[in-house]
Amino acid sequence: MARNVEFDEALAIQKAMEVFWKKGYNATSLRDLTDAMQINSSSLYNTIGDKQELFVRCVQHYTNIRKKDWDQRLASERSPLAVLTDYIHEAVSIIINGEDSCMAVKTAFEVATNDERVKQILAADDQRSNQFLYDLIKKAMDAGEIKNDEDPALLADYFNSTWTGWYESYILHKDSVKIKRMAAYFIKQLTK
Amino acid sequence: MARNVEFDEALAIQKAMEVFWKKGYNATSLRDLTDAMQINSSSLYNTIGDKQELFVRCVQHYTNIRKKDWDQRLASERSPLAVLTDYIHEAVSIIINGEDSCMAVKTAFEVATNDERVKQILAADDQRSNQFLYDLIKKAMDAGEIKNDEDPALLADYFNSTWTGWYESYILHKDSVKIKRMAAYFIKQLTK
DNA sequence: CCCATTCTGAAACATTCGTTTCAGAATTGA
DNA sequence: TCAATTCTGAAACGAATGTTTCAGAATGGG
Repeated sequence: MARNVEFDEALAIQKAMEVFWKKGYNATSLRDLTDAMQINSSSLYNTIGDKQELFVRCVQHYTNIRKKDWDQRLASERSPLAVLTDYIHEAVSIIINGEDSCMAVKTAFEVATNDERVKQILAADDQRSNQFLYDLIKKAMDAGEIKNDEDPALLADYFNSTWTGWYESYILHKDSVKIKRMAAYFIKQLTK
Repeated sequence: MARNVEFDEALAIQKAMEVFWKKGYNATSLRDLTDAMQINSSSLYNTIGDKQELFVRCVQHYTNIRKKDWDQRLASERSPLAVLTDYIHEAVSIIINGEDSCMAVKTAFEVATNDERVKQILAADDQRSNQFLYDLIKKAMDAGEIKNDEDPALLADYFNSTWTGWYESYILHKDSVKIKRMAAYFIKQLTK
């Protein structure tokens, strides 16, 4: 019938996400976005929608990436405890070496309070993160790798919420030793 | 020589702080601020300065209030462990009943990455919070109220960063039982 | 009381914001 | 090739942004 869309929508979303991630929702202008996406605002409004809609798509994209990572790790043949400790060490590495904090955390505090759709996406993401930890802890307990005198659901809750504070600490103090020490204590609590 | 400032600056800062707290820095407009402060923008610029300067003053004000609270608690005659557990329970109550999250946490993620002055204020605030916990834990250990087989500085670090995740969890899930369970586990770790 | 000084209120400032418009280029199926 | 349709680019939109201006009201010290 007629012409097709010229730009790669998935790539454009990725670029937009990077800008939102770095600057936050409110500090990002439409010009920032169209510059990074390399498209005209008319194309943006014709395909994706307005700034809010674009942001929702970016947060969705961010959480989809995380979901894939968790699924891959859960499918691993290695011991649950090894998968868990690897995950913790990689999380620490991301906190210390990453340029920006976790986008989900930043967004939870800046946007989720006022935007129900964004809140729902992040709540579902947090639920998956929780389930990921629960599955590993439960399997490690059943395999006798860690002590089982505590409710695995409680431990999953507790550990899941612990990361967030590490991001804040690293923003304020840029002290990587401190983060590593907390991670070591974290693992020790589980295993001892 | 001449006329004095008409408005109560301390009260105006308080009102501005409440707006920044609720909406965040970038989503707050100067009209929002002058409306809440009940002053004209010319008065604001003549006395306090621009939006950034006002924000810095508000964050300072927020952290000053916290400092006073910690000092009062540390001056208490009661047992260190009792002071600590009271503090935790009140923190949980604020998370669950408060309308907005902690302003320091929100600001750390939204502004501290890009504003060195704000970062310094929040880093100092976090340092005091840490010291507050350290002092109580150390005193409780010396008094034999809690086991002393762990470095109190590490425990203070760890617990200090733990709160932040509870705020995030409550924003996303509004599950007060979950927060209370985590707080109970938190105290149990200390005392058992 | 009066003059010098300072504060206030309303209006205006340039700039940027998110969004829309639309002519023309591009692409499709026939 | 052609007509129908859709996309793109540049420009423009009104509204809102943070900030400045300045005339006039208010108040201090002499």
